[in-house]
Amino acid sequence: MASNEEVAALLQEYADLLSITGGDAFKARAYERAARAVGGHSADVSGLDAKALKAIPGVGASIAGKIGEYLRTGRVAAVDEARERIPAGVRELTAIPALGPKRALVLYEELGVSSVDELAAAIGEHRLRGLKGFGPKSEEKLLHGIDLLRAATGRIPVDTALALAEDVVARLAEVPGCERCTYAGSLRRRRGTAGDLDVLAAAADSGPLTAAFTGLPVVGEVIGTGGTKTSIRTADGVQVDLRVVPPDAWGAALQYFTGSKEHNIRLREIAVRKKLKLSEYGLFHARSGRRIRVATEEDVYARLGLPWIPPPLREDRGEIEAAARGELPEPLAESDLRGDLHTHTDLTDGIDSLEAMVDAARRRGYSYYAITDHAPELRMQRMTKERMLAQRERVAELDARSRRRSGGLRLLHGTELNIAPDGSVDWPGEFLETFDVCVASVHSHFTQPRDEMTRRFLAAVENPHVHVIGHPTTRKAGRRPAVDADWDEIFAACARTGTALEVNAHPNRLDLPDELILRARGHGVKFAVDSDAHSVPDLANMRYGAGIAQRGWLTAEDVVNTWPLARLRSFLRAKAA
DNA sequence: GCCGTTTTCGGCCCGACTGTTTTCAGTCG
Repeated sequence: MASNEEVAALLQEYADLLSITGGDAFKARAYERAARAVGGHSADVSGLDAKALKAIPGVGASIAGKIGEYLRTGRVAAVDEARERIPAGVRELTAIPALGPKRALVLYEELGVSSVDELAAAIGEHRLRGLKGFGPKSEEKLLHGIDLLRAATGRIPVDTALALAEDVVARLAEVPGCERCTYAGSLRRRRGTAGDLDVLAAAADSGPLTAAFTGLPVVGEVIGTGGTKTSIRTADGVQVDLRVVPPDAWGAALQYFTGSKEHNIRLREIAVRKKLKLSEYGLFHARSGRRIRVATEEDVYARLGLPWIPPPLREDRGEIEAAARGELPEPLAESDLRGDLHTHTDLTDGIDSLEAMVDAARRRGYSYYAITDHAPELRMQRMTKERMLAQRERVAELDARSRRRSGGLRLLHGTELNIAPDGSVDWPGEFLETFDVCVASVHSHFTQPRDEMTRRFLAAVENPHVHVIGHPTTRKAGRRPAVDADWDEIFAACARTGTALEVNAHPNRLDLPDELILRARGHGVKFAVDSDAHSVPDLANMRYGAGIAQRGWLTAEDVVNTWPLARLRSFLRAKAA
């Protein structure tokens, strides 16, 4: 897995370097496409021969050769040569908003600028004056861009993005003349983070909407405004783009602005082959320019010979081919989730009591709900066997009371075990087998070497009492990277032993990430989408977990906590048998 | 560099906005 990501990063770097040095732009694009395909490929490229490499879409003889060279030697001569021509700092310059590869090269060749800091200094010394392509406005914009880059905390988490988007949409929807309004972009595709937000509105006259948008209380600055597109930045630094389209362009526009860019490129290629032209303004006959009526997204896809594709799948990861074959998965819906298998109470590090959490679970309409407080190895939680057994008694009482109501919520008593560096867990098997469900997770020693980390996970997966591996990569947004392990080996073991992998729904975790879900799914693994709630409001995080699961092509059948309780219980019992 | 029910050569998605280049290139999405 690491090799797929490494190779993808290397191909992307080469694509960037090619676009800076100029020459054939299509060549750079070919490397970009190959980078994406390798990054999302379901098999580990380090195990593939040249023929199998060339079977990856966008990988031909030349790129397959470079991948082989990298896997054999750890280097690629062509990339090394490009790195010698273009220092890494020049590539970093293109991260500055409004500065692309062409002008980054001018700065490097004419002024010797090869880092963001050097650019800031050069602007301060007015050395850009008279440089071709750089006028007085450029200095100002670049300085502003450098400030943003330095202040940038990267992408914003999905919960923040969704709250902002829903607020903006609600306010714009009330503007007179606004016929439709929604958010599109990566947020509609349910990515775990958002770079900027895309809001789409339909109106005959964009004026009132544009005025309302630039006057929103959240606006920090107006970046640009025109007849169809207006961009603002909030006081918190989040860019929001509003597009206003005529009502009869809604279907094509919503499709276009939902993306992804890669998905849309593929759709336009299909349109071109059908002698059509697709843009955000509609679908047209290429020759006559005559408009084809496409009122909805469904109409757009149908006219291209495809069924409607759910937004979380629109990443050019094979969804267009699957749609053409009529083999699109029916994505998991949040409402398919009948219960939660990983939650905490104030007995350990949760905020709310058992009773409050159970009440909230009932209000969510769940059929079953597992309480899985931490086990003793997380020392700060002060857990003991006695405390756990006392909780179990209370859970049994609540369950008995609930059971007397028809269709009442059923409770499971579980625990979240700690996977020690050697792969062992907190309690002996005799005690573990008395739990309904055991989640096991890594909470420390994140930097073990890859082979040790892999053995650690495998030991936990092979444990007959471990049902779910919690937040498998342990990544935390902006704080901690994923641990390094041989995921394919772990996923194969999960499939073999009937161990579920968690899709942890907390917005800062979203773990497994969608790329690894896709990969695990290929091994035939089952999943549990869990909130890992430490408070009542946390239970609602399930929507983000469902979104990531959709992006991983999971169906309800793949996710054990969509199953009826009896089927779930037999899955849990089968592990130890 | 990749790719093929029009093609093994000649294409490769499309449009808006900005600033500066007096007619368009660069950047972005």
